[in-house]
Amino acid sequence: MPELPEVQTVLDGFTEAIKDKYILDLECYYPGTVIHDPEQQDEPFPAKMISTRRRGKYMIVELDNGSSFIIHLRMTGKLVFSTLATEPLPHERARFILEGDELVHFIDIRTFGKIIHCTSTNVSSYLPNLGLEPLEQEFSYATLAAKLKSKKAPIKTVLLDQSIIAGLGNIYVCEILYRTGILPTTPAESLNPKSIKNIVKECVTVLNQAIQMGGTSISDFRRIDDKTGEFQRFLQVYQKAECPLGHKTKRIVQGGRSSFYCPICQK
DNA sequence: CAATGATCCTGTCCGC
DNA sequence: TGCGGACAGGATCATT
Repeated sequence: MPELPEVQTVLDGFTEAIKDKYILDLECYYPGTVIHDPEQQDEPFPAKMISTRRRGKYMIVELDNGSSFIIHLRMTGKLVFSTLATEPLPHERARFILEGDELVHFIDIRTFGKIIHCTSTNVSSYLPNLGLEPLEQEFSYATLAAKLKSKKAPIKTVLLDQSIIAGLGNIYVCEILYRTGILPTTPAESLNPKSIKNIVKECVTVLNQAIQMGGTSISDFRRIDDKTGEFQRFLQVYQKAECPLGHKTKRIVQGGRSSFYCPICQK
């Protein structure tokens, strides 16, 4: 499931694929996958990308005609580059058609992913309330502590809340909590300053490492060139029977999602 | 206002 | 062999 490092990996690949090329069309094969802003003009193509950026798990692609794409992969969305296919691929929900018979396919088994095409001035109105960007300057002990203050919910649930920190998902939250030795059930407001500082530090370390590895290929995540990421080799508790020290891990359900942790290493 | 639950989907895996 | 059910899970909306 794509989280911040996977989204960044996909966005880097997508940026490279469309750079300096005309986008000729965006076709949709599944109702609801592509959403058109009512204020968006009817004939936006051809157009070229002038910038791409990421906000949490959202990718934002700005075009030179005043419009933008907002892409969210949700759980099973993928962007796949090709130069050959013409018929829709299995689970292909949309495709970008580029000059020179090049294509970028939006493949999404569970159909939760979205591509919003809107005027660039309307981008922010399509984004939800998103919290701290963990790889930006704003992410620090002070800003995170302020967000955790008076949050009674378990730290696991709070770190998954995109309005607190934008970009973390189940895998990285489990890994960060293991590496900081914090039990996922700990009420967020009860964490001491040292623990919060550790979360900031490990969060940045783990996310940067994962980006460097091209993301985590659990289940079916792939880069745009269909290569796997490699961070799964560095996972310490997520879907593991034992932690690196050989202790048996536990699995509990919090907010409907599995938390993996080590009852000995995490307190 | 916060916390919880249902919902959207389909491929995979497990038990019988 | 095949069927039913649980599970995976990000974000949104409804309910408590």
